[in-house]
Amino acid sequence: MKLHMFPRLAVAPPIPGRGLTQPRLEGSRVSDVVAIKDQVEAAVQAALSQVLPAELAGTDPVVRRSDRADFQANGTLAVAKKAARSPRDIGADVAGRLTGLTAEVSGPGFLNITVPDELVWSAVSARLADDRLGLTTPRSGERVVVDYSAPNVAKEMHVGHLRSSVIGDALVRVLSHLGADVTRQNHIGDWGTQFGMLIQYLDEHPQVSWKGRGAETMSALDGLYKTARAEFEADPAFADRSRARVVALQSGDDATLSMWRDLVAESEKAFEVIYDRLGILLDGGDFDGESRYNDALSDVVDHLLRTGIATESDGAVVAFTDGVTGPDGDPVPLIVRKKDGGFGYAATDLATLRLRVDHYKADRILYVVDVWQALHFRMVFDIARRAGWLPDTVQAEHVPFGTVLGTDGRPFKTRSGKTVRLADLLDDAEAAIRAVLEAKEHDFADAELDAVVHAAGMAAIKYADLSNTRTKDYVFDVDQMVATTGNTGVYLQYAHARVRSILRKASAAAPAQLEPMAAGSAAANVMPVDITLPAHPTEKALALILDAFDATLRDVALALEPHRLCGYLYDVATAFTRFYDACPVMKADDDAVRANRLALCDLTGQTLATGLDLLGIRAPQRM
RNA sequence: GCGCCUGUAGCUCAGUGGAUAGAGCAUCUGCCUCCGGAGCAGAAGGUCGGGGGUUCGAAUCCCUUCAGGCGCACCA
Repeated sequence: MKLHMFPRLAVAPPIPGRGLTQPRLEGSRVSDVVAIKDQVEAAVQAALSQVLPAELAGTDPVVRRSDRADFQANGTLAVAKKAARSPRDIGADVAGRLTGLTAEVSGPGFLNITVPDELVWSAVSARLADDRLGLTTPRSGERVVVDYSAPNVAKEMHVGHLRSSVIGDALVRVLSHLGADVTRQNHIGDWGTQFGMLIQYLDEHPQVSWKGRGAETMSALDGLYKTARAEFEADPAFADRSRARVVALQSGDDATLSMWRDLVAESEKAFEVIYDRLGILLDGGDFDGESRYNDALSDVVDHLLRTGIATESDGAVVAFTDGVTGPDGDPVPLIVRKKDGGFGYAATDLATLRLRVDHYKADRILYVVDVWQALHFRMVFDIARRAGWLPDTVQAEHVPFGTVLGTDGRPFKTRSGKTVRLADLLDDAEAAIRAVLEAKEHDFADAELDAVVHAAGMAAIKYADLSNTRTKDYVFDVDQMVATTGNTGVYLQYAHARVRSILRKASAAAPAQLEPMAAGSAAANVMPVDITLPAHPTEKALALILDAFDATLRDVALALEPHRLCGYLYDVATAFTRFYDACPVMKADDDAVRANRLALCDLTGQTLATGLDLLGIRAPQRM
């Protein structure tokens, strides 16, 4: 069996900054593996530059995947007019100068390009030999702060926290994997006048129990909060005592602070239980509550007043952004300090922005928050820029997402119109997937089944959330999300498990050579790939899709859209089933053919597992 | 009123300048001596909300219009 070094197309290196979605940042590590598409792009660009007059050198070759060939280059059409030549003529000229690729002019001047099988197998081999599957780190050197999840102390997490948590986490994972230095921040609501009410109520009703009740703690607190609120509204005397309690809290009264700390600590414990269950990276170290910024708020207001960015209006301190007006045509204010002297959340957001720039040295700050708050962030960013807290070198982005709807098309509520608890949602998904799995044949022991149910239930929920365009609303439909067919998390987990099953079988059949692979180790370069073998169309199709993993992740990081990764993984899975249907693997009658196919299986499995992991979804070995 | 988001097959959705607009579900037809059929191949199904414009080329960019959702002073 022949083993080769990985051949590459012999072309000039790509011109920096051309043909890349995003300019490479300083210090970025360039992987040894160059994607086939990038090689093709570089080759066509080089040929195009030879053919065109000097001033048109560097023309984008516009290389895309094609139905009619492996790739097509459309750049000839775009440049034809400038070059005063026919696109077909240019195409023919370019095709003649391409070496190592088959190219022919088609239609009005498209260049249909076919890559040699040898190049395809080399790419599979090279990615398999790399512990990062050939993924680059285009985000290295970039410091990113991601603000997401943000539940409220003394309240249960509910459906409204799902999307921020799940999307934010996926973005954190992808950006980190691409080399960014990511700081997670969970800006929990742990401060404000509502705690005066709750603490006062607890103080007056020492007999009520809420602490240390595990999962019940939060629901008890949530109930007490509502009771306290009702009393606040019904009883003026209690309202007065509550207001006094706010003052006590803000002035650091020991007894009050101690109760507040209990509330925060118990709440954080409960949040972490949910994060663990959902597989969210956030933990105790990521809490960055509003209380942390309390001392900075008067500073923020003073500075804005001093610089004239903010003014007093109707007793409140407000700032305006050009062009933002309300229904009456009047400018809409951003309220940094309320009439009663309390601070609005605008003040807190400005303070956090300042810290994230000054202390965390962020290059990019992301707010994964529902789309309703778009106007708020627009104004906060505008005012922070004018105040000098947010320099032009730092990018602050609101990453908005749509609403989770019920099957009635309205924001998701329980039948009685109440907010849906996040924990209940997770229970529902697990129950639904359990029913599905139990209906199938399986040989799982109870504990294993529970583990699979958990993994698949969370996958169902998270994938359903991530696979839709972020900014759109989507309907929360449990039956659809646990479907085993179509573009669902469960289907991808299954596809992965199936690949692992094949590889297990292979390692049993050929113990010595393939041993390391069985453990799922990345040391899969023990698997020999014979690059001289012809590639079946479905093998090639699969390999070319696997080759696009890196480009897909770059897109996700750029657009901050995890659904692109979902779509990509689904493409991988469907390309795999086509391949597997057409090409016998274990039953291949030739050892070399089998080895190549196993390599494809291995790369598919690792790509799916890595991709799912970047979405925050587990990939069980068996389903 | 202003702003933002959305409008693509019966349903749920991909597709941010390239050739006949793609999946899944549902419907219909083939392929089962099948390495996990949770599959594969095929058929049918679309005025890409409407109308202008830019371009060699538009679901995609610009303008306009219609429909739906959301936001617009002391909640976050």
